[in-house]
Amino acid sequence: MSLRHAVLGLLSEGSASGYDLMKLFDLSLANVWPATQSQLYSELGKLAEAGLVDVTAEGPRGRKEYTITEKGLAELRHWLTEVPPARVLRSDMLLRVFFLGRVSPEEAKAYLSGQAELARKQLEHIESIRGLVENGTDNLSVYGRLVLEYGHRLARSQQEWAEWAQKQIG
Amino acid sequence: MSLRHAVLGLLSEGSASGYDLMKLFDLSLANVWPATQSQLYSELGKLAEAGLVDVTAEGPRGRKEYTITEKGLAELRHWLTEVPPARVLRSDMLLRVFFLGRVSPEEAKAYLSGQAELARKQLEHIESIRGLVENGTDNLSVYGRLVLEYGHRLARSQQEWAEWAQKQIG
DNA sequence: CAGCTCATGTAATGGGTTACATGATTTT
DNA sequence: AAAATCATGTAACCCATTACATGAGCTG
Repeated sequence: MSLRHAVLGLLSEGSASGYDLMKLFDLSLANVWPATQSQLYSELGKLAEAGLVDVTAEGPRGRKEYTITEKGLAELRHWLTEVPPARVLRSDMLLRVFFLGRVSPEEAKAYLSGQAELARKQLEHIESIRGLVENGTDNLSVYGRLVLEYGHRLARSQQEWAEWAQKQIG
Repeated sequence: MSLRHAVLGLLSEGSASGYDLMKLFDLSLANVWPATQSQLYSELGKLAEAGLVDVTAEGPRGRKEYTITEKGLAELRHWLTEVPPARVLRSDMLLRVFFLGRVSPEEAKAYLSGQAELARKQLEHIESIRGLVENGTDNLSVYGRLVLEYGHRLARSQQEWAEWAQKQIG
């Protein structure tokens, strides 16, 4: 049920339409909590019905601008401070590692070296966008940088692990 | 669609019933690809219908023993070597970080220190089970140790990050 | 024979993905 | 006038979670 909170979170920084939110999702939360357009619109409907957001303006082309309500803000803060984050790490990549014994050592190593390479690329990518976000004093940028740093460390760990793991085989 | 491959992977180590598989899931794949009992039984039905597994024995209490077929093994190997792992990291924990600006710096720090503490406990837990799995020469143990090492590095990174992030606030 | 473990299944619900459908407004 | 962008919505399908339902066979 976290899409709800992702939407409330973005709206807590300012009013926006479904369309605006979609763009925001794509450029800020995409790597942490991806959402599709149809999901977003239906969630906004539910949030409005529950009184956590209001439609505060209607523009051209049926545009609806949503604004978070007091109740919505309270729910957001409650979620942030009192609901324990339930992490379920489901990793396709790690699942395969369990079964690498079913293929040849060469294939297993190739898999791991592919993962190392992917992590290296991810690392580069993060470094390249770091520059773009390093100015920016709004909340989303400030805390977004903490998330980016997490991603950076994760990618580095992953690369090192994949290189180490290759050596364990054979 | 990876539950299917998790099941094939386990069956590639030896035949088992749904009940057996459930126990195997809980003690080996639980942290990488959790599955519920009802999911498992329905997946086994689908796998049998698709000819990727066969029912090779029936025991007391309606027990059905499933065995992977050649077709199933081929599918498993195909998945291992040719299907690029699509990682979608959806993290409740990181999502909150984006919105920590909505609560007081004290609350934000408390959140991060809670995460550091959780990571520390996770690290301890991994170290404690490391001893138990360190012998064991079957495929699942050998490659399971690579996964465990990943978990260890991840937990350590997470702890260090959460401690670092706390210092960035304020 | 009571209680535990083994063993399989169904039903309801919710979240996520993909595809489809439609049309207004702005830009070139 | 065509093309791009803005903008919202619906429908079908799959996967996952929770709860329910049932009963056979072993163990003390």
